[in-house]
Order: sequence, then C-alpha cells, then structure tokens
Amino acid sequence: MTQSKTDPRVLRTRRLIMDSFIELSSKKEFKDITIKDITTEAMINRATFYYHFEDIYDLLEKALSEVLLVNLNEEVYKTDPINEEVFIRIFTAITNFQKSLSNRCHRGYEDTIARIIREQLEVIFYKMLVKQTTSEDKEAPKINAVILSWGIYGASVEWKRNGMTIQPEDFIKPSIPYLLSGIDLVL
Amino acid sequence: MTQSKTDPRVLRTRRLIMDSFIELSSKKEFKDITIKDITTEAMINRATFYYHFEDIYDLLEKALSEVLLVNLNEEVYKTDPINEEVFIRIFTAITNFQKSLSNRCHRGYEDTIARIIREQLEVIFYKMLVKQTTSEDKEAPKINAVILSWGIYGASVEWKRNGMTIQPEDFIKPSIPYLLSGIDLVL
DNA sequence: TTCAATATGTCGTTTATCCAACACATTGAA
DNA sequence: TTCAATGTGTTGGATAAACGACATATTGAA
Repeated sequence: MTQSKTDPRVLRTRRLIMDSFIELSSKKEFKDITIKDITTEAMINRATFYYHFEDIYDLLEKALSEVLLVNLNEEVYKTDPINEEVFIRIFTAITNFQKSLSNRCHRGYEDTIARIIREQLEVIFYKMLVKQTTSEDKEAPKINAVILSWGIYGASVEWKRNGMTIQPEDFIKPSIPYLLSGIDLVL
Repeated sequence: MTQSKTDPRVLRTRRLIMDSFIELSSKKEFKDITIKDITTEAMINRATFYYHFEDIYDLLEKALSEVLLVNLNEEVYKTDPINEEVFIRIFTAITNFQKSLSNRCHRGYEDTIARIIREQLEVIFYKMLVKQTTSEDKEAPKINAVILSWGIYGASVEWKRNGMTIQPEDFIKPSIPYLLSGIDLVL
C-alpha cells in the first residue's frame, strides 16, 4: 500500500533476529533467553536489536504474529469472505501453534502469549469483518472481532485441556454454524 | 595477527556473495553468470559487490581459494610438516574439486581456474616449506613451491584424463616417495 | 552494420549497522 | 545484607551497505 519498499538491510536483520529467536526458543525456555543470546546467535550488534524492537516482549509479539500469519496463509484470509473454511484454517493454525508451544515449555508466559494470540486474531477478524460489512459503523465489527478472538482462542484452550487428541477440524466444526450465523446477522 | 577483527557486516556480505555465487555456479555456466545475478541472489546491492571484489574474476579467485582451503582443513596444513599425509590430503582436495567442476561444466574457463588452483597451491606449499626450512634463503622454497604446485596439479589433470575412477589416494601414492625425497634435500 | 537492451564499473548521498561507553536494574553467592 | 557479575536500554561517532544516476562497454537480433 503506502510502503515504498523496505531497506533490504532491515529485512535481512529482522529475519536474522527472528530466526535466531525461534532457534533459541527450541533450546531453552523463554525466561532464560537474553538479548545477548539472540544477538550473538544472529551475529548482529546488540544496539541493532533495539533499533528494531522495543524489548524482548516486542520481539516475542512480532515473532508470534508472524508465525501465525504464515500458518494462516496470508493471501487466503485477505481475499476470502468469512466462511467455514476460514474458521477451520484459523483454528487449525492456532492449535498447531499451541502444540508447538507445549513442546517448547514456555512456562510462566502462557498469559502473555495468550494475549498476543488474541490480539492478532482480533486484528485479523476485524479486517475481514470490515471488508464484508456494508455499514459505516466501525464499532460493531470491532467488538465482534474481540468476541470472535476470545471465543476461538478459548476453544483452542479447551482443545488443549482435552489432551490435544481430537482433530482440530472436528473439534471446531460443530460450532461453526453458530459462529457463521452471528456474522450473517451483523452484515 | 595484525587483523584487529573484521567488521561483521563485511563477513556477512562476503558470505552472502560467495554462497550465491557457488549456488549459481551449480545452475549455470560461469560465463553466463552476471554480477546482477549474484547480487540479486544474495539480496545485496550491486555497488556493494564492487566494494568487496574487483570484478567477477576476483570473486572466482577468492571463492575457489576458499573452497580449496576448506577442503584442505586449514589447521592441519598449517601445523604439520610436509609428509605423506599432507600430500594425500592436498591431492584429494584437488581431485574432489576437479570432480565438482566437471559436473558444473565451466567450459572455456578451465585455464583461468587451473591458474587459480596452481597459485593457491603455490602459496600453501611456500608457507609450509618456509616454516620447515632452516636456511635464510627464501628463493629456493619459492621455486620449489612453484614446481610442487604445477606437479601436483598436473597429476590431478592426468587423474581426470584417466576417467577419475582410481582412488586419488592410490593414484598419488606411488609418487610420494619421490616428492618427499626432494623436500628432504632442500632442508 | 545498426540499434536497443543489457551489463559493467563508478560516484555522492543517505541510511542501517557497528562499537564502545554509559547509567541503571537484576541476580546470586558470600 | 553486600557486592560482584550479568543483563537492560541508550547514546554519539564511525563505517558498511543501499540507492539512484551516470558514462561506457557488450551483446544480440533486425
């Protein structure tokens, strides 16, 4: 849109940092990862880290949202209207993510991570809702996005509590008619 | 020694360029590779290329010498005196390299590449000879290094001409006593 | 050959990264 | 507690990389 090409150095550096962070996350817990660890692994200067990120939570946030976006296959959710397939795709992305998190034991940071996931979902749902709404009212989509994000995320927590054994698709399917009917109403 | 640490940006950029060049070399012939190809693949600016290399032949030279050095396992050839194992190791490195070249069909550039390999060999032999000589005379080791580099390289050409089927080790072994006896004389 | 397209090599300016140094916070062992 | 070690976040000056523009050379098809 308004972006007039990002400096390739920026892209390169962000990639180095993100990849190093993800790499480190698979080796130790989040609370034990220092900025120095990340910048050493990425072979960039520590000051450069702060040029791109507020702090380590900012990095976590952006790394998570990127992983989510990749899982969600950006093009699809941007072009399609909200339908059954979109819900399944999003829910599956989140459960995949939950699974990968439970392997990497980010103990004590579930709340932070949960908040970030919900915020990302909210952004995604809001964009989709606004795109297919005819009304000028921007408040209703906003609140509906909040409700959807909490609802879907809650479902994924429940899926996790049930042992992560059921196929995500089968788990969410029964609720989809309800979710969709609500959306039809607000249009 | 005198090097007070190279800027990490330099190391990074050189690595990107070299890797892209090697990657491209496996896809098309040397003569068809442009600077633009390399810098595009490496995602660096074309001007940056010229900051590090004279031209594409300079890159070829440095890339080849690096590949050779890696194959030769730097530490070993620096610490050990010249003996049977060193000769075998060097010869094997060159034949490996010859094999990889013949796959990548650098037609029409064999002479350039041959020259570069010989020059690199010469440097390596010279260093080893000087280290183990007692005399102050630096001319004899220089000429002997030339002779060794041409000799060893020639042997690899012959090995190639014979179909590259014989084990490099077995191919060079018969000549090692002769090569070593000469070295003993000049010490 | 001719001419347009593409490649090479250079330059000046702008911007991202490096680095060393700093004050301050957190941690953990004595 | 105390104190040394380690981590966090910031700053200013130095330098590598990006970018656009340029002149020139090479290529390849009409």
